[in-house]
Amino acid sequence: MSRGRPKKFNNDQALHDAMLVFWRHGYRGTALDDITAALNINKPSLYAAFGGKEELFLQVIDHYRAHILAPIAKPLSECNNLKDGLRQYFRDIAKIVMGKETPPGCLVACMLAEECCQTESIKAKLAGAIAESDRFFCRVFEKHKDELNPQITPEAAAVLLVSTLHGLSIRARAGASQESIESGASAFLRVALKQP
Amino acid sequence: MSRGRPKKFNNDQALHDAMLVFWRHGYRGTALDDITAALNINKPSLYAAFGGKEELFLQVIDHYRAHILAPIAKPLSECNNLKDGLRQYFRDIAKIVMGKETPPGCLVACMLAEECCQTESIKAKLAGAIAESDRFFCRVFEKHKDELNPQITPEAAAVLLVSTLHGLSIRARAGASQESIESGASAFLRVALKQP
DNA sequence: TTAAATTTGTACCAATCAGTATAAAAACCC
DNA sequence: GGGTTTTTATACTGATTGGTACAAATTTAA
Repeated sequence: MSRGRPKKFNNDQALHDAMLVFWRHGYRGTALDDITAALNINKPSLYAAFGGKEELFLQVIDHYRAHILAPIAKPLSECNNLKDGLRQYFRDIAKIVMGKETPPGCLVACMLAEECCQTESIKAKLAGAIAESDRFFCRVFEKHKDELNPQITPEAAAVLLVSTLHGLSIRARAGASQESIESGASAFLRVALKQP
Repeated sequence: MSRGRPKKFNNDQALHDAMLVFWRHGYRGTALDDITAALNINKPSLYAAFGGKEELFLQVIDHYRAHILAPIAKPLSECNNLKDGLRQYFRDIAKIVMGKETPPGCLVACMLAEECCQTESIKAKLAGAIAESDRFFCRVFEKHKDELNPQITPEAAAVLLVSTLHGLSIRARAGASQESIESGASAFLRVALKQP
């Protein structure tokens, strides 16, 4: 163990809890005092561990992608059947986005809408996250091109899918019903995939 | 002319300019001083004309729907051919959402993502705006059901369309290229409409 | 036991926020 | 012109914001 007074909190857990606060209240809507209260730590500890509000938020985005998005994307990237893979993926996304266990909506989509015209570093990080989502789904659709509606390319299908999910996530934030979200997701499946 | 010192500004023009400020900087990101500076008026005048920040914003949303969204929706509701009608509608939406003449993104979608978990009145107003968009497109798809991909109902098509547009609008806010936006929109057209 | 290192807790700062009190200014009516 | 009405302009308030100074607390190394 290192010298000095021991840390009271775990950095990863703190990042997770800070994520939940930003997720629910937005970037501007979150005061640093809200975060220190949720983590039960003091502001100097927060600054020592993560830097200021902006730096903390950038790390929260990384945490979100690594711990929320990546785990449900993995099965899709490994599936043998696009239709079933996407169906499961949509179920998982819906569970997150509906906000029963987590705050509603997609953190990337919501914070992008809110803050990207204000802080360049945040805009860059979130735009990068979208670009990587595009590339991910593009690879998935390339791999299962035989199941894709031949009217669209994998690139266009990826943009359409990511945009649909972001739009549905905003809808969920407005308090939309589970059925409404699922009807949008299943509509995508029915039109974007080749019908047997 | 009424008694008293004459007003320096026009209420509708002021609402329009206030809309542009909120649109670009978000609800929390906009200070009332930003608005009074843009309108070249003083705070007491703003309060007398529109009430506080929240009431002003609610009126801005109405203004946006009446003066930005409604004019481009009208041709679609009157068109005889869904494909051409939607194509033109997407062109008009893209022009707005790309933010060349106005701030980027869709005001309803962006403010919903930002603020709906904070202020109940704003959430209600924006959720109502989405519900009415759903109903509008549902009517359009009902009317042109013969042109719709038979895999989906008009209701589901409406949810999918509105969600896609909201998602694309967020993407535009991240600085996406015109091609990227158009590829998403045209992908929707190719899969959601019955192919000849 | 003492010194060095590191974190915590309290208290504070300057800036900014939404909102308001008050009086001057500018019009109309008589 | 005097009185009334309405809007404008200045200046202010109390609350909240992100960020920091500083000392007490708690550990390891010697």
